Amino acid sequence: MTIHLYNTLLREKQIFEPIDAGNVRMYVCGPTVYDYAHIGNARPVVCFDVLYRLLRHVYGESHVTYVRNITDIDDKIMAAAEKTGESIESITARTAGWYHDDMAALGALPPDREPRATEFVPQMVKLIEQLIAKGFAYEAEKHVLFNVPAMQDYGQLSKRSLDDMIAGARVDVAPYKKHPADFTLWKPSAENQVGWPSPWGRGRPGWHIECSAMSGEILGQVFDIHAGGIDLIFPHHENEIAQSRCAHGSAVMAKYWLHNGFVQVNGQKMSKSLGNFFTVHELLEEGFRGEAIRLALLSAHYRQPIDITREGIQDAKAQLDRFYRALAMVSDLAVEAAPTDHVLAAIADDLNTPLALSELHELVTKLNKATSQAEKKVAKAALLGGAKLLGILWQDPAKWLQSGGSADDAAVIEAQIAARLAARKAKNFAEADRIRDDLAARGILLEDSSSGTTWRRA
RNA sequence: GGCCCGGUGGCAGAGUGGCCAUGCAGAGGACUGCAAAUCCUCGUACGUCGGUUCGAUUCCGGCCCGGGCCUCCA
Repeated sequence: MTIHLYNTLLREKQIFEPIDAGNVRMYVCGPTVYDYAHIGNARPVVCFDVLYRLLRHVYGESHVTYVRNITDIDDKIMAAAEKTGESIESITARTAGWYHDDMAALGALPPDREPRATEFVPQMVKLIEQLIAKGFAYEAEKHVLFNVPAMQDYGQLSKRSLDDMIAGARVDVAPYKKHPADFTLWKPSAENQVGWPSPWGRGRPGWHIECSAMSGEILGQVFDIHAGGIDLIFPHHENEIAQSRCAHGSAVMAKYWLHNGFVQVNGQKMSKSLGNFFTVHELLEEGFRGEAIRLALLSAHYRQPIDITREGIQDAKAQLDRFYRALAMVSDLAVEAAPTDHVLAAIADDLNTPLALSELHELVTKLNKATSQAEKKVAKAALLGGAKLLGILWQDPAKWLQSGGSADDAAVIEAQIAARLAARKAKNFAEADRIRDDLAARGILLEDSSSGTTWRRA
């Protein structure tokens, strides 16, 4: 199976060729933990989870290393700590826990390694020392800055020239910078702020250096895939590349750079600064299922912008209902899940999840139409195989269809169904329909079939 | 100002130089005591103006509209 991925570095789709097929290495920029994750934060997690699943499928589960960091030191965290008086450790432990819970609810596999910035400060210091030694960084007023003009081909990822950046500069340039584009590697901390000792005094790392340090340490100086949101192309990823390549003297940092499009609300970017976001946590609290949120996120191609709405999640839930209804009909058939070539090819073609999903729908139709056990087994195996790559349909069908909603006890519902059955046998259809309507009013839908009556929640 | 994405049927959303996406919603039919579910059938979709072509939604160019990055941001 040939995997094609759109590489931001070249702005084109490329055949994916791992550096070492025995250990395919991917790094995804993780969250800064100071608050609940919003849907926009969840998108790269879900999209690149599909990539992780694909790579594991193609190269084998033990031949892929997925690293996703946690940024647990940052000015926003410090600001939150100062505001509430809660310690940084306490804030990051709590919010990282929320993050784990929410991403698990979305069916995202945990990464193989989840390094935290605070655990890698010595490596960051070492990297900065190397950059200074090689003339790519300089110290100024207790800061250490990356010397952008020293790098010949800076700007490859974002396709920006130094001139462009000066022309478009919207920021006040700090007086100690030699060049406006120079960025911070290390900055001083005040006495009351967290800090680490360094050759340049007590301080803390700049934003970009942690990813260079952690990816270099865990995945090596050059690895396969680096991914994140489209807004990270500049400056974050551009600067990571500058740091890592200049420190290591390597031609590339990662071979393939992948970027997911934005989650939007009414056609506008969802972001904390705009205040138009909703969190995964609050959607789960409202009763939306994590799997439905996941499917909503996967219903558009990962590089396209996507408008996430409650209606959209509801639509995704309806699709899952269709899948689970079909699976519930064949729950007694044991199969070995294996994706069809079509589904696999769709996902391998730069993660075309909407196309894969449409294939899954056709498999459901096939499954519903199947008359022989053999046909049903083939369709079920294919459906589950594709679903596994997408990270959906992992639940027990009956549980999916019957859980959630009101607190009606299953035994009570079964009793009602029995009463209705008796009424039907006695041809008392008025009573039978009354029971059915009564249940429907409570969100319980009945379905009669030759094999009996089943129920599900609306 | 520089760089970069989009505009597909009522909605969501793939894709393709000539024929089917798919799901939801809608119409009709089969099945059902009636429903639900399921299956079958259906709807002159590709922003706009030109160009290339036997033929363009798909390639090229202009225009209009929307969005993003250039500052923290997934």
